[in-house]
Amino acid sequence: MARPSNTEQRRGEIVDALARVMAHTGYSGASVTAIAREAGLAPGLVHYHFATKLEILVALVETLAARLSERETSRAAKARSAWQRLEAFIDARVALGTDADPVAVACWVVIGAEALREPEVRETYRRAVASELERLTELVQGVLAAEGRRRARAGAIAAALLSSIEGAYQLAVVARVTPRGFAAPMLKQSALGLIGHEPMLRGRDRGRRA
Amino acid sequence: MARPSNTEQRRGEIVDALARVMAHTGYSGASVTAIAREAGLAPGLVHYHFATKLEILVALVETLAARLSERETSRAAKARSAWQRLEAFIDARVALGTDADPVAVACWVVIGAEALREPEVRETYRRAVASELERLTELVQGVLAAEGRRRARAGAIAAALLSSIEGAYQLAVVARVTPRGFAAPMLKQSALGLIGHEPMLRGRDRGRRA
Amino acid sequence: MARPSNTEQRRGEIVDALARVMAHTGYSGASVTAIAREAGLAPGLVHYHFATKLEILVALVETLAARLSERETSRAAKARSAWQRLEAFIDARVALGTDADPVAVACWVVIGAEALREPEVRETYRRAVASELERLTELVQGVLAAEGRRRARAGAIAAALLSSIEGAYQLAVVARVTPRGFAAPMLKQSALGLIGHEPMLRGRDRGRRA
Amino acid sequence: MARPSNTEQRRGEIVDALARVMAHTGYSGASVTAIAREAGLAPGLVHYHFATKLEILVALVETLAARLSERETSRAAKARSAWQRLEAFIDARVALGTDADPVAVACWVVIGAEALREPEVRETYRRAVASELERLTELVQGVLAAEGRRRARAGAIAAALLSSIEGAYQLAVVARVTPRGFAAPMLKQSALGLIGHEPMLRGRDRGRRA
DNA sequence: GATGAATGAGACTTCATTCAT
DNA sequence: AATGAATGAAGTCTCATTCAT
Repeated sequence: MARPSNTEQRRGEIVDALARVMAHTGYSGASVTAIAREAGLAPGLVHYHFATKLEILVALVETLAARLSERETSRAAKARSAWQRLEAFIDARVALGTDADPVAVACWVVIGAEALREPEVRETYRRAVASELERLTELVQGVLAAEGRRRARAGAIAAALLSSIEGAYQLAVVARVTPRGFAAPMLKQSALGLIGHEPMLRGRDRGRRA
Repeated sequence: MARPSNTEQRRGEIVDALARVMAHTGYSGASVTAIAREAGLAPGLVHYHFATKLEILVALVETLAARLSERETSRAAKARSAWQRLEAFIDARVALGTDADPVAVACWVVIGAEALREPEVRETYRRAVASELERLTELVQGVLAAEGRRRARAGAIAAALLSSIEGAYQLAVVARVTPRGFAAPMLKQSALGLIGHEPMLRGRDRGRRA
Repeated sequence: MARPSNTEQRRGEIVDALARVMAHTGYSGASVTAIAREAGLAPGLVHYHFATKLEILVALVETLAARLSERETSRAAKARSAWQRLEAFIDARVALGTDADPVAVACWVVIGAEALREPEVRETYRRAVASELERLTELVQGVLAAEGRRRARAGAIAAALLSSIEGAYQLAVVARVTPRGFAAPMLKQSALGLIGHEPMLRGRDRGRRA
Repeated sequence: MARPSNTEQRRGEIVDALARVMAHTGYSGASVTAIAREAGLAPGLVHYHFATKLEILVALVETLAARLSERETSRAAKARSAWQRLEAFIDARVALGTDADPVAVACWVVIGAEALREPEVRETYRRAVASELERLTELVQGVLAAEGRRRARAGAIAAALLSSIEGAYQLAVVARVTPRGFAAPMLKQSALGLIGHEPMLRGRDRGRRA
């Protein structure tokens, strides 16, 4: 007798619309009217599903973070060594980024700026980054362990790696000073440097290093 | 009888006021009225010195870039080796940043986001980043040359380094997931890794390494 | 097979919900959604039972007026003199009001303001007040007759009494400048003064006067 | 060199415009656009002089209260007896009201309703009413003293009188159940009754009663 | 009868920019 | 140069009402 709820779907549509609009107008430039138009909805409906515009942004941060995590998990499943798992992480981050999804990268940059002033965004963003950092630290520890090295610096190495990833977004997408495709190989090289070993020979049958 | 022009001084005051306001309200949140209040001026006067609000932002980008450059130049003058010159660059960038001037770092993050949508900002930002990248490439080449290594990868290494610096801003200042003071040492370590050599023993660092 | 109509009950629930919401948000602040929530119904259902929100308000005016009338009737039944009947009226009005039912008093104040702008509300409100004034005039006439006084001024006295009752709501409930329980005794005193006679000695009051 | 400030004048114009609009649309019906139109100003200018619409209402409460006070003071100056001073108060209140300034009366009714929900309005309103009550209590004490009566009940009498005045607004202006000109004489009669003496003979040469 | 999504007008408010002084 | 009032467009958000289910 009652109308079935489609709130979850609508919320998703609205969040995606915000992402697309925001990617080339920024957050404050993404008016609710523009978001609604992009989503093909009436303006008032946006506020039926979200109390405020800010709430949409927070939902977007969560969505992007969840997508990153998913992507990494699925890639990691195929990895057969500690190093490959670390590579999977980088690829997931960079493929969602520079090479594959410019909208998400642009959003990530905008979110970083918005986090500066909106405590709610900052907290959500901070949680997402902290969780990634934790995961990355584990992966780095894995590699260090496999190399028989001390694991003490894993946290710092992970932080430096994550910094590089975030920064690569800026350079590649915003400033556009680096060639496409630069990010992933360079980041892997950077990881190697940080971990402090010579690059290994890799191939489908060389999951482990001597 | 004519009043002596104070335009240059006023412009500087206004640009600095924008920086301070923008650091915790973002660019769109920095109303002309708020900028004027911060600068201790009447709102109307701002538009006497700048045609539009955007023009102030562009001037800020130029100012920040110039300050970075100055700082690096003065530090580089004291450096006595290629590696020290590279370190001077990193220190200049990070000291203006994470550790020393949170306003400038916040502005840099906000500017990155604003560059996405404002061609004029993007172009100024791009020029500043490109110029830094160029300078950094020279420094990396210098180190590689001093080491007797091939200089071919200098550009990519410089890009990775600059990425790390930009990204460190995000992690340290926005997400706040890293301890204060983390940036500079980690970035130097990162540089070492990318360049792929063991550190030379130098002044104050001497004895701190095994 | 037809569902039994519950319209009358639902209408009552909705009217009561409006009263409760309106008592602390005013009429325009009482959104249909809020009314529905208070009544435990879906928003759409409100408009199944009432064509417009204004119609609910009109129904509320009628409900409150009817309740006053009922209350007075039942109290008057126990009165054994003209003066007691007049007291019954005052008690009914004030008990519904200041001392016993703050929601109803608040609504009455809000309704007074709303009557200024909504002809339909004004007319209903006017009818309710006129009917009370008529009844009160009869009661005053009764007292005057019992006292053997001229009945000519009964209308004016009734108007002054009703004014005092209405005004007491404002002072006691809105401005909160009078102590609780002030209204009834003072109003009776006021009635005495207007009617211009010394009080009869009656039941519980006996001995409380010099 | 600077533009002279006209803020005080503008604020006054805006407050008066709110009063006129509010008198027949209520507070929530008095849109900022309508207020601006009534005042002959651009909509944005209203918010240059008042931060919020509520602030205009608060200013109106203060203005009306001040006007009442002024009017009473000037009338009281001509009074030559305690009773004439009390009459001056009633006349000031009622002349500002029923007979002379329907806009102010309507506003007063609307303000009473708005005070229920807006703490800031309530507090301003409460202060105004408390101050009037205090003044009225003094006047009643004066009459009682002149009559050689006990002054203990002065506060309660004043409250009843003020109630009558407030209530008379409702009946006369909103419900329109009483004839024009009813208020003042009836209220004086009411005062007499409350104070408990027979009406005095008054005239220009009879400022004192026997 | 009942649900809850959908609509669209209109509310308050902000703000870059202009301009009289 | 400087002031600060003035403008008007645009933004976010609310809400009575409608309607498909």
